[in-house]
Amino acid sequence: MERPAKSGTSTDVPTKDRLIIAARDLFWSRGYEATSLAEIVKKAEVNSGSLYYFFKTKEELLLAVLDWYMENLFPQLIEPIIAHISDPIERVFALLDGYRKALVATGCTYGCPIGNLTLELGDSLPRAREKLAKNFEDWRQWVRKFLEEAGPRLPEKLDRNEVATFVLTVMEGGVMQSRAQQSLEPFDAGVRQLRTYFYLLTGEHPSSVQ
Amino acid sequence: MERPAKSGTSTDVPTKDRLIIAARDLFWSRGYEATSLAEIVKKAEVNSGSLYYFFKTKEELLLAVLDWYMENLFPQLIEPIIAHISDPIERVFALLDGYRKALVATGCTYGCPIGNLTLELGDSLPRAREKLAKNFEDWRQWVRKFLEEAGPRLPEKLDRNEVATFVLTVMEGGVMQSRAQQSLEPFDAGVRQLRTYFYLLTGEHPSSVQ
Amino acid sequence: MERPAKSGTSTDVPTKDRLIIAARDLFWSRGYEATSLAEIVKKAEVNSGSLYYFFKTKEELLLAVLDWYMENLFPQLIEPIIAHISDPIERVFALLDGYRKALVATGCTYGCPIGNLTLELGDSLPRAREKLAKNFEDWRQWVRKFLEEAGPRLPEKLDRNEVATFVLTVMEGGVMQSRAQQSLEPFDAGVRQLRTYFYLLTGEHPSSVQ
Amino acid sequence: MERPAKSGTSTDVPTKDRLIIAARDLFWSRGYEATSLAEIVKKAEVNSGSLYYFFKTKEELLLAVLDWYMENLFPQLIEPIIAHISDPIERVFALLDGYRKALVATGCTYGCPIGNLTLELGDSLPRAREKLAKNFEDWRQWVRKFLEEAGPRLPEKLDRNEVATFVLTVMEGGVMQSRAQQSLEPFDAGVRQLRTYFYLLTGEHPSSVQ
DNA sequence: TATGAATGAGTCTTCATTCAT
DNA sequence: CATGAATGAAGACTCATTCAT
Repeated sequence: MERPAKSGTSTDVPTKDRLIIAARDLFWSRGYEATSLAEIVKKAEVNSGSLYYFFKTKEELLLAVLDWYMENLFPQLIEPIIAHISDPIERVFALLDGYRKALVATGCTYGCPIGNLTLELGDSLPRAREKLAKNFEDWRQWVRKFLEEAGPRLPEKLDRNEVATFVLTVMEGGVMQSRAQQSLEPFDAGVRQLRTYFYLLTGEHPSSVQ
Repeated sequence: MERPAKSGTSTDVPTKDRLIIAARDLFWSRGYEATSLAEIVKKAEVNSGSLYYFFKTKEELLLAVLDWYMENLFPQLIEPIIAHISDPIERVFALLDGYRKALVATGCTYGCPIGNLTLELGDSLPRAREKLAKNFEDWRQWVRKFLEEAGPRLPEKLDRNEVATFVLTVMEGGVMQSRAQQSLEPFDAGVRQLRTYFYLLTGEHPSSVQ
Repeated sequence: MERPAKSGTSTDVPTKDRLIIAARDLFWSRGYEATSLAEIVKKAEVNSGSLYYFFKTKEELLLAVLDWYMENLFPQLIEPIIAHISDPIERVFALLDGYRKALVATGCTYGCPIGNLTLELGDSLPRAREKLAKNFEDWRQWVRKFLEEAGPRLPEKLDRNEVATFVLTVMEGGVMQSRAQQSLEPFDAGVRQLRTYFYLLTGEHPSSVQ
Repeated sequence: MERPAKSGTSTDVPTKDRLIIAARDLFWSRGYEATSLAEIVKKAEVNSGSLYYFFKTKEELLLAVLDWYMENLFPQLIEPIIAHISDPIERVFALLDGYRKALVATGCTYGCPIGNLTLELGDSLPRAREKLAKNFEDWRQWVRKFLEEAGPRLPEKLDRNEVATFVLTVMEGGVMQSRAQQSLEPFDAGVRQLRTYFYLLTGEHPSSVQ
């Protein structure tokens, strides 16, 4: 006699993963405080008490979500870009374009999960703040790597790490204003200005400004 | 017989204003969801039932706080800058420096109240989102005004409004990363890169890069 | 138009008092940990959230109950004894007999609320432990007062305060064993032995032993 | 290939015994209701599911603990006293002194496990109450035996069994007050009064009172 | 306007217990 | 015997909001 599949979940994702995915999505769309554990377990189709078998507190679940983001940055975002785009500076802008696509997909409502949590939580959950900083750090390292690959196209004295930080700054500040205005315009404006900055730095397309 | 002063509040701030101030500070430091009305009335030294005489809901109190920010942008931030700084481009950087000071004062923990609320709330409270957009709009108009005062120092074809948006982008993206890292470095890095961008646009200090 | 009575409580006991009474009875019959706040509010016919308007925590409610016991020791137990019994040593035994009556009334199941809580809680709630100690102290003072009123009938060198402690000891130790055995025998045995002790001390009824 | 020792427990106590010991200690220090099975399995270093192989419910574990106390009364408490003390009345006081030592060792916080559980549980778990009564009964039998060994030193008409009950009464009532006051004084006071009582009964040391 | 009591759904979390392997 | 995942009711407590005075 065959044993029937335990739950309706088609691909049988482990309970712990279902919780992380559900929490990730709800923290992203609603924020940390506004998301109740009841919503999470419901979305994950997990029994209420089971959550605590895997995560001692809501905070620990958040930490697991932040780990998920770190583990998935490379395979889900970086690798495809490296695979499809060869120009290192264009790789940077591809990263920005990825965020633009997420903005489009959610009607300019959701934005960047890392940025959202950073501003919502501040230092109220210090362990989460540390992981958020690590997320930014990982992103920055990839941007920096791309910039270094641009080699002499950028001024020698230019601090690649600082520019990498600047790229993230533009990405996050742009997403924020686009969410406030419910319009892609501010994000696109930021990217255009950043492009102009790179043109001026590389001297590769001066005609756009002067 | 003379009637004694009702409360111990030295300068006798009206109840409604006390509530707005208390809510403003708590929403800033803790966020909207994480702040309870109980905390607000306690901090404002107002009776719990009284809050609802002035504000029908927690959301309405938030709207009042957002109005407060709009009403105080000019007298508290813009006017002093206009009074003390004459160079229009330096006025833009003075705005950025104001945020830097707030960052320093709170040990890189609080950041920009408008940005925080924008990312925390998304579109969950549409009326609040509109007021947040208006706050950004007011800021942008002032930056744009300063940039227009710079006249021909900036390239004629440069879209002043777009650059104003970019300035806010840099401000908000920088504050975010500085809060994540608990360090002024990311914010300062963004400001330095923005300065470099302006140097390249105005041609006033090319030596720093090339 | 007459306003209808708010609740079904006939004598309109204030909410706070209803909570204290309900908690007192449940803590007595079930113990502190085994009593849920849900049971208390149900018994008190109070809305669940209202409890916290009056008491910040379950512990604070317990403290209020312990205050209730202290406030009611004299009017409910001591005063009637003083009014009806004149012999000071018999007043002491009247106190013991009061506990016997409570034992009878509850079928030897409930015992002394102060003793129960003392042994259940130990020092896990230090503020409660202090109030429990004060309850014992108040009892001891009354027993001591009665013993002092016995004047020279008791040996001069006998420490009245110590004997008062001993009386409480017999009362509590007796109640405990009667509850364990579900029988009045152990309690009565203790009282009889205490009586014998007093006979020996006063020399007033030597025939019972020797 | 040799099979390595399964667990790190040095003396390799069987799982069931580890559970009983852990439960005994936690029920003693925290009480029955306040102790969770999670704490017990953690302290016993036993897997959560395994507990139910040995004990169907929390109550059954409690019953096992109460059996443990009964089985260990003679070897751990009575036998050493018989071995070291020959005067039967002093054996009674040695029993009291054993409790005093436990009081000292725990800073007057833990007391008598049997007494604690008796007052905490009342008749809510009737099978436990019966075993608690049996525990008292075993104790009483030993005290009674010692008193009978005292033979004619005590008045012939004196009910030895009743005095044995009285001794336990003094022990338990004293421990209770010492825990409430966090002081050995009440316990010592009770013992001194009991000694005086015995002096009066035996006539062996009348000088202390009269 | 102000007050403080009331409301009940909701919060995160822990509970004793069960199950399949 | 052992394991660790699962269960769902219940725990103490907080929430935004309402009400009568």
